[in-house]
Amino acid sequence: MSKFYITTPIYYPSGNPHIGHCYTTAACDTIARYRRMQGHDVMFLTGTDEHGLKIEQKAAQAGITPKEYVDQIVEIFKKLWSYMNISYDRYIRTTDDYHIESVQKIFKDLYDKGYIYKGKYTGKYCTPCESFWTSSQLKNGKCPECGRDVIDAEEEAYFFKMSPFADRIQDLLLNTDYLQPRTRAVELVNNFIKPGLEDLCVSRTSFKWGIPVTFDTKHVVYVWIDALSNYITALGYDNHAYQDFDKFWPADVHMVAKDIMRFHAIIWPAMLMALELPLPKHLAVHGWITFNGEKMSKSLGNVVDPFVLGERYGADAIRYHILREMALGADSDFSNEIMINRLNSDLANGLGNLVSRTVAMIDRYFGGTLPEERQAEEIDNDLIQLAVSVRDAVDKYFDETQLKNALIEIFKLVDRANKYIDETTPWILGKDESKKARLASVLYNLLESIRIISSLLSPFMPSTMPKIWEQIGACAEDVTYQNANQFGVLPVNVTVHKGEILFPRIDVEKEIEELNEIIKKNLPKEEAPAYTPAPLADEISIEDFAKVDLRVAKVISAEKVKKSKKLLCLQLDDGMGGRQVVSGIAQWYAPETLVGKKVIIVANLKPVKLCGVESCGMICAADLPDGSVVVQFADDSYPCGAKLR
RNA sequence: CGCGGGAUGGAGCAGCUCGGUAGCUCGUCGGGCUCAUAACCCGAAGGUCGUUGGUUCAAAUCCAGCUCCCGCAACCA
Repeated sequence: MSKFYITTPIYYPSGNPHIGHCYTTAACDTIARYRRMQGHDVMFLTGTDEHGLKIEQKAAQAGITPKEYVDQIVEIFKKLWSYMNISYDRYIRTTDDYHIESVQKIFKDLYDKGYIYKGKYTGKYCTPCESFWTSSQLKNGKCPECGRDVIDAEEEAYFFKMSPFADRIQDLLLNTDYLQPRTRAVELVNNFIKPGLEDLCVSRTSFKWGIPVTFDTKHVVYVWIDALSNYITALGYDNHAYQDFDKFWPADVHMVAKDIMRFHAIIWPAMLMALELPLPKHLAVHGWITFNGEKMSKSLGNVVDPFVLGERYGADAIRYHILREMALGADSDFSNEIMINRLNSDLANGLGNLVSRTVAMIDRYFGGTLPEERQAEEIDNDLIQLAVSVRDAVDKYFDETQLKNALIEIFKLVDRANKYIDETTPWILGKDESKKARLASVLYNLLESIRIISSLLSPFMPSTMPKIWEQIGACAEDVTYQNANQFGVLPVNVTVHKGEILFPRIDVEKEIEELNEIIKKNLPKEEAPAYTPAPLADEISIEDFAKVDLRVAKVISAEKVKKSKKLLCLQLDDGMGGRQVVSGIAQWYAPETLVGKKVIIVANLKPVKLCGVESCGMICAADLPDGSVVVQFADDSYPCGAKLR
């Protein structure tokens, strides 16, 4: 029996899970179930990445310890997975003892091998928050947490040498089928490998909530080694909790969303190379579920709360919708309307109704049990041929991690079967006593089609398919993978059992209205916090202020800085010969609307180059709570060059 | 000239590798049927395949230029 190892990312429990988490996890679950059905020995791993500054801060806000904080959220994750019927074999928490032990050994091992060395980490530091930020994390040059000024600072840190692995990683990305889909390989190579791989900061001293470095305890292991290594520690690498490493490593599929692709495409292979371990076979990268084009986020998570949706339509329906709608690699917009329409047309009208009408006819014409006499006809062959060929098509798409296409293949048979009913008109056969044998053949063929459909769908909708088996009188041996490409498996005199409606039809308008009500109720909670101004900066003296020279200037011309989304280049009349200023307001102001207006500038700011364009000064503007910016225009009567105080 | 992806009937997509009647789902309209969850089946309308030019007997498909979107990188003095 061959093994199959599949993983979700370990999720960061700084907030509740949302539909995006469900997508990755449901996809992995479906693959895991399909592989088990095929007879593979499957290990399906998921878990949570529980360390780091953000958790530490969230816990502090809540007045509890970090561990207490993550315990609460992990409970919600597990509850959701149980609710969504996720059949994970193992759940790893990076706070588990065995993981901590392994990470410490791995860190030391890499240090001993010379791949980790002590150095200095330079960045922007916010003293009140005691946090380091990279310049790209800053908001308007200020601390993204508290909005205060940051200073250049450095801290002692350990670094992981990436450069020795650059060539091998490039080869992995460009010349193997590691990345699925392959489209972004070139982008990764051009952006990160060709400019030279930078060494990676793998420890921190600025927060405590992490795994201590054993040989230098003021450091904790920073996210990379702690989180990525979960894929091997969960199997028992460098620990005694499990003994599955030799059996299951390397992983067959790591599934991740595109925002963490980079770490799994570059850093993770580098770590494995340094540890001299085999590389995973595939990295399957999927897009985001977007809501009105925006990435799913904590607040939007409320809008499409998986618990709310599951309660209304059932976990299987949600699983079906997200797996049917998403293509590997591409984003897909989620809306309640799209979902309800799909559930109605595919599940209620298509599959559910097919089962319902088939079982109802066997009930009506034969009292629930088919007689043994049969009469085949030419027209049956088309249906049968399609039915026995679906499994191969589905296999192919599972190999490519294209679950959407696998579903499309299966539903071709649903449509074909519905059409077959019209072609054979069983309700007419039912009126003619001499046609009973023919009628039995037709209904049996339908049952067999439904058996194959439901067998292949069971990894997607694990709780509904058994209900179908109950209705069509199939037992466990009938609905195996092996039988999914065979016709004539059910007993000749099979007995059906009319049951509940599998997928009730949903009233679109009424439902949308009710969901909107729920959204309204949920949204204010997130929006409620009133605007809190950024904290006051440290006190300064009048002399300090006098150093800042504010002047009135008139915009002579303005144009977008090319290759920049945010920057406008302004030519100003400052009453002193003119100057050029670059300002990050392109998203909020069209260039031509600024011409002729007067603005206030910080006139004695040291010139810098932004995106290659020189900027002498800075336009005064206000930050709004929604993140947008409003320029402070000066009254037209002010002369250019006038000084403000 | 930083890198990459995309533009196809009202909506969402496939087709493009290996040129040759433009296809699918939903929606709209008409018809059929009545076993079924007002479901199912058939038919119709609707597209100069972003734009310009080139190669070719023939281009959605190959080549070049242009426009517009979206990511990544950079960037908010």
